[in-house]
Amino acid sequence: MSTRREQILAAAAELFARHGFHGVGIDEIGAAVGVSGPALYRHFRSKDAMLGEMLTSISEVLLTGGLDRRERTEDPAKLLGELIAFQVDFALDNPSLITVQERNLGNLTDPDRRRVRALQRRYVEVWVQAVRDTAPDLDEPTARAAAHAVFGLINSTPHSRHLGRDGMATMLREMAAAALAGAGGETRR
Amino acid sequence: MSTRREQILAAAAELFARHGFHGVGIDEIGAAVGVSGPALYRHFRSKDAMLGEMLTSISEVLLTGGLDRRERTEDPAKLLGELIAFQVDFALDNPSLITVQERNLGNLTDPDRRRVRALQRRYVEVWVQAVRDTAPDLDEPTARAAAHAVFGLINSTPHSRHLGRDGMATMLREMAAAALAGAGGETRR
DNA sequence: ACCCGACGTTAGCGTCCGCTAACACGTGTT
DNA sequence: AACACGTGTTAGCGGACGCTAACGTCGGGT
Repeated sequence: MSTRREQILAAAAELFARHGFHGVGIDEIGAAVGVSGPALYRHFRSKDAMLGEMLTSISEVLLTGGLDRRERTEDPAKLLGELIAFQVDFALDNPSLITVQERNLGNLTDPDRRRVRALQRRYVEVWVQAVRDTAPDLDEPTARAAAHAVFGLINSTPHSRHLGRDGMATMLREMAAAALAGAGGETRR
Repeated sequence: MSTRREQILAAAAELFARHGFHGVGIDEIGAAVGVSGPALYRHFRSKDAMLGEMLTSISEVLLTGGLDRRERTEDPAKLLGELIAFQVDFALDNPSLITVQERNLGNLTDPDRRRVRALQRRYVEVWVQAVRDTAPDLDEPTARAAAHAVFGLINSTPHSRHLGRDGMATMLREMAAAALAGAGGETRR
């Protein structure tokens, strides 16, 4: 629909990523898209609603991306590789969204946070299943912890831009794959 | 020295980690240590100063920990393993400090941020050198990017507590080592 | 006995911030 | 011509926040 909403969300995401949710004022977000201040309330009900819509849509994109790939790929090893590539591409192409999702989940309203958490959990489950299909010796909690660790690895991207986009992508894919392969070890609590 | 300062810093760290720097008020920090509000100004010059001291001391602890280990260990592979174990232990034992350092660097005053950044860069250089000593085929930017990625992996700990503390530690060590070994590119799943 | 420094309290200041109110303007439909 | 509607503006309210001021209490050194 309106380009304006997306434009506002993109600007807000960048500002939230840089200064934190509470560190950004309505006026700054408006200024970033060329209008000033309260004009934003023609498009969003509140500042909270901006963050809510932002994080919800990210989580939905990730989840449907994961579900799509699981549906299309039946070879477990190939699926895991595609999940990795998907997450790497998303992180490299949407650094501020990734940053906001990692840092500002706690600033959501309770209902929004519940929604986002639910979506995230389903996305993680896609990963957990894929991991365990390629490494059946891992129990479920270990697989889940390993998945979270790999998210941390991939999502660290916004904070280190030293390589080019493609060099970064291949390196992250290889490191993620190796890390997951190495999670097997003799891990036991 | 005064237990009080450290007590305040610990409480503030937990609150900053949960709600973000601007999401926490002076009164809340005071309440968390049993005094209320402006009493904190007997111990710190400002709220900014609390964050500044917090992040500076973390960075110093990490840097000296890294330098110590480099001094004591001459075998490159062993050194890298010890750096990994050191970072893993620190992240597992100080989850809120790690979270604050990752999320709230941008909320520091300019001079504080410069100080912290300088310390962090020196710590990263310890890692880069250790990585390149065990994998000489990596150029420096790649080694640096790989180090940052491994920090992301290890520091993701606070957000996933599924395994016990020791199970988590061994798994993270193995994943980190595997990820670094896989950063070269010759390791395919 | 006295004072002083450490540490705490409450009251209140100035400012910022999210949001609403009231109004203006351009466009498309009737 | 009249109107509704989408989108923007400025003014301003109410509350929160960081911080200071002024004052109280208490324990240790002289």
